[in-house]
Amino acid sequence: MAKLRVKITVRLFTDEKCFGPGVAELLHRVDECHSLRAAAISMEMAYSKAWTIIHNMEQRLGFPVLEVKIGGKNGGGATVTPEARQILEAYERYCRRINEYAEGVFQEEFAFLES
Amino acid sequence: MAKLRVKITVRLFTDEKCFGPGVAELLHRVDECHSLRAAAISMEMAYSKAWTIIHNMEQRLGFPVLEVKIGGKNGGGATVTPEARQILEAYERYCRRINEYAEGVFQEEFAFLES
DNA sequence: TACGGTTATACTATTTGAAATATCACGGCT
DNA sequence: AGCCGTGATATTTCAAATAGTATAACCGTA
Repeated sequence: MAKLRVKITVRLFTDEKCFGPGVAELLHRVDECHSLRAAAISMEMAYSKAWTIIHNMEQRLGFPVLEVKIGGKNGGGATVTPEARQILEAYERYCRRINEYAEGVFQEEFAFLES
Repeated sequence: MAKLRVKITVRLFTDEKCFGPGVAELLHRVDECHSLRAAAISMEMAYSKAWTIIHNMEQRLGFPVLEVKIGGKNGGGATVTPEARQILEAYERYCRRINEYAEGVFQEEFAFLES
């Protein structure tokens, strides 16, 4: 049969989902762009969607994820708060470790497919 | 902040997605009910949806997942083929191992949340 | 032969979610 | 004062996933 691959998705929940691959990617890019709008555009996402994602996340986490400046030099901008960055980094380390482990276990459990 | 939990989703792909939590659950119940219809009803899923899921899966995997009998005693029925059962069991073992590992690592990486 | 319970499949409706659009507020810069 | 680029929201449109309905084929059993 066709070769099988595996994909693992990690999501964090409080009551509702509040952190997943999309949010992580978005925050990562805000960190680079210093702007939510630029971050959204760079991943071909509508600004309104990016804003909603961040908004929901803040509601569910209960603390601000972005520190925001409206108007002024360059029109304003956004940066990731230290608390959010801490979670982001933990999430990324966590995913990396899970995926490394999962790779090896996959070889074991699905070895029979090779025969 | 609110207590964080983690959920990990495992999906298998050939070219497209062909195996995930939904399919696993469904096959599991077919195994118990010896009927696709009964399995679907038992998880409050429309038969047509269950059938579509199985159908797609068979297309993508390239071999039959259910052995089917139409008409006759009890009207017919369905059983999981040995090949499919092998994948199902491997998938379930795999998920169990990933989740056990993930639990421990989560404590490590997100320990700072307790402070 | 009619019935009952199953699989098979198409078609329609509904719900959900994403995407796009439209305003507005803000505050340096020119 | 007016422009520009940003963030903040609500509204509307569109697409896709999901759910539900309908109908036919099949074949033991009564």
